[in-house]
Amino acid sequence: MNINAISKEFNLSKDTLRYWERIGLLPKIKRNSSGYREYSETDKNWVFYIQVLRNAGMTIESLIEFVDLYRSDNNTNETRKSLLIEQRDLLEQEIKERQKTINYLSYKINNYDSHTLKYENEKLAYENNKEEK
Amino acid sequence: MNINAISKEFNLSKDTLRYWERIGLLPKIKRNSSGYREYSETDKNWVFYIQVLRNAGMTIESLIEFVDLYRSDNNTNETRKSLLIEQRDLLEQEIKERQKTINYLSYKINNYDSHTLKYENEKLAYENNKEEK
DNA sequence: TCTTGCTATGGAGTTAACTCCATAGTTTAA
DNA sequence: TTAAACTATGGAGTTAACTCCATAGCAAGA
Repeated sequence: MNINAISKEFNLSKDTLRYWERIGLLPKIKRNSSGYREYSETDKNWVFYIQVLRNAGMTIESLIEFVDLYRSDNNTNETRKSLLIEQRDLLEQEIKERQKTINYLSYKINNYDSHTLKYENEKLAYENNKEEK
Repeated sequence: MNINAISKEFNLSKDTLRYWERIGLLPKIKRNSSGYREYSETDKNWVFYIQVLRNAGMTIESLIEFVDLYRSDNNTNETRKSLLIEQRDLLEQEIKERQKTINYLSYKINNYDSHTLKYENEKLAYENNKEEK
């Protein structure tokens, strides 16, 4: 598949694809006789993986760290698997933070009429994350 | 409370506090006789609220939109409450996206040994979000 | 064959969200 | 009362993650 096809398949600009390759997020893509990129199935999988994780808010920096480790040779399948698990744990941590914020907003909503806004209460509501009414 | 106290309380740089005020994220803070900022309890609540939502990944742009509406005069308590609910819904949508990514990673982890990486499978795993083994 | 359209590269430009700087007034501890 | 520390303002600088541009080689249809 050429860059145009990939760009359309993933709804990513060609510039972004070239940029990701340039900074080492994507592996060096093979070129055909006239120097044009030819994306393999594996390349496609990487594009997909990176897009999903980017959309989930992972920074390019941590993704580069991940792919470098993942692609490194002195590295067993067990290690690769544990890298995926680490990646997932990171996201789970993030979700917990957001859930905390949602609970805090729920507290504010539920108590909207019944209490005066005091900073100490707000702070406690956020930190304890009780859904007291 | 002066800017130094707020800065320490929320672990935010003074520059950030001044910046938030300048762009209208925080209301205009009252000044004392020599022009120094004096943060009221209400101001403090705004700092807290904005920090929590920023940490949850909300952009400054949408926060400004929110605070402008929220502070607007022609605006009932009911409207304010529904703005909070909207805010919460936005975050919940975000969490769902991330949960999808976590499920996708789980799929990859669970099937790490047992399947060859095919793009169509990956894509389906992400979109359907089944945890098939 | 000619023109229009796609691709490549290196480098410059952009946007969000700060962060830093220069200059100047204010407060405080010695 | 003077030096060190803090505050204010306007504006410049920074970082991440693209996005755009100029130039030049290839390609495909009329």
